[in-house]
Amino acid sequence: MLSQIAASEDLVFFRPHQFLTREHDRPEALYDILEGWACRHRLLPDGRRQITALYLPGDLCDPMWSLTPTCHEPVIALTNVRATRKSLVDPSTIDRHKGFSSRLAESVERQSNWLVSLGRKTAVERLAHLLLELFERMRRAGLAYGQQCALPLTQTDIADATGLTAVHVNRTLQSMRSKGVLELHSKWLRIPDLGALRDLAALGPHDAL
Amino acid sequence: MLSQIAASEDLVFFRPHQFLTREHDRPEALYDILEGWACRHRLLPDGRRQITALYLPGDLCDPMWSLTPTCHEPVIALTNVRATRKSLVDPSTIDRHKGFSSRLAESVERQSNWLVSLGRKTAVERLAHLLLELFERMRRAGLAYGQQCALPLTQTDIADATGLTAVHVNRTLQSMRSKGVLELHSKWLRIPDLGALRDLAALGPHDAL
DNA sequence: CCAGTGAGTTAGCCTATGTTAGCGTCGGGC
DNA sequence: GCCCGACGCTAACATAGGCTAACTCACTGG
Repeated sequence: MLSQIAASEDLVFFRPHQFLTREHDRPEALYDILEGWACRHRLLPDGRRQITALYLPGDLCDPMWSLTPTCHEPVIALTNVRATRKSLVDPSTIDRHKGFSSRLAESVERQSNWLVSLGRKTAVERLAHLLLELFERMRRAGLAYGQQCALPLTQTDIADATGLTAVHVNRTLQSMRSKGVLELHSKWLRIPDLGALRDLAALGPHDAL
Repeated sequence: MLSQIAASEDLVFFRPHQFLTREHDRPEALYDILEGWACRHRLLPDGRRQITALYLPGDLCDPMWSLTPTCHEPVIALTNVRATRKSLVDPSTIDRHKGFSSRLAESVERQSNWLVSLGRKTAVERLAHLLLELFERMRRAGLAYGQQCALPLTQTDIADATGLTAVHVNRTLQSMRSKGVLELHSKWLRIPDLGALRDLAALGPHDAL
């Protein structure tokens, strides 16, 4: 039934800051991210920015199109991105896409987790949580090597995802590094002790991650 | 086709703090809230609490059951609640429920808005945003009278929804009251100047509300 | 009638985090 | 080889909001 969903599958590329989807776009395509990271975000009138979702390699990047007829949060590339573009014949068939609803569920649950993080957690907890989540996702995508994985975000990106300041992200990462709970150099993350980081993340007993 | 979805429709009541749905419950019922307010929330191990959704009269309260096979955030009553319980014959038919997917879309978009609020907004902005949203929802439900509506939340509830402290919510509300942008006494909200409050809320140009 | 409880309020102090600003390094483009 | 713009990093200072604690005012229940 794939033919009903994707008329064509093209290989496409994006550079950092390029839009995959603009605000108010109507559903036309899904992107299967092969390489690179992207995010969904929102800007306040005065420039404050909040990242509301991250798309990693292996993720199906759909700006909630099964739910909203028009995209209300732009999606932009954070790094170079290589993806296959699946243009949609009939948007109403989106949800027939393979594994679609379970992916959607994941992403909504993640958003819920972030909500708790932003609302109630300290800087250390937010960072621990975010980095654990990202590591885990990379691992599931087969892109982790032992306790390590790529993490191509700038500290500013991390700040915009965690609701902190770039300066404070730096401070906090420093202190976490010095305590040996994580290493993060030149876009590469290493977590010597998963358990320790987990403890720092103030996860509820049932948080899946 | 209603018969396929709801085997029975009972009138049910809840008292404050009573569970409509517990964590790990499996989908059994939806509640159509006739009267009273409820919320979905999450507790951190040390007691910190974040409210992740509010259910008002007229809302269909479903803890994301179309998405997750098991409820990961409990739903509890904040006030006395009167609702009709629609028990589900076959959970997989949830999404056939009338207007279901558009309600789901709304709730996901709201969650997105809250994310931005918690991540990037000040106390005044968060409160303005929340109160505007609630007033607007009450208005749509036909429960607003002019510029006023019921708002049966305690300041602690408001704090847990906005990621602030009850004390700080109080301080901030005081100052907003004294500036005349809102009145909030004995569970009753009045907004003398919608526009003024809107300005305080730091909404993006395209935030629906 | 009184005790107990939950809610709103206020005050004083404290600290996590924001702000501003500046430095050094790196890599790309010319 | 030189600029220039990102980015990471640091330091000094400023503040929004957290924390603790106390007092009041309903209510509720016995």
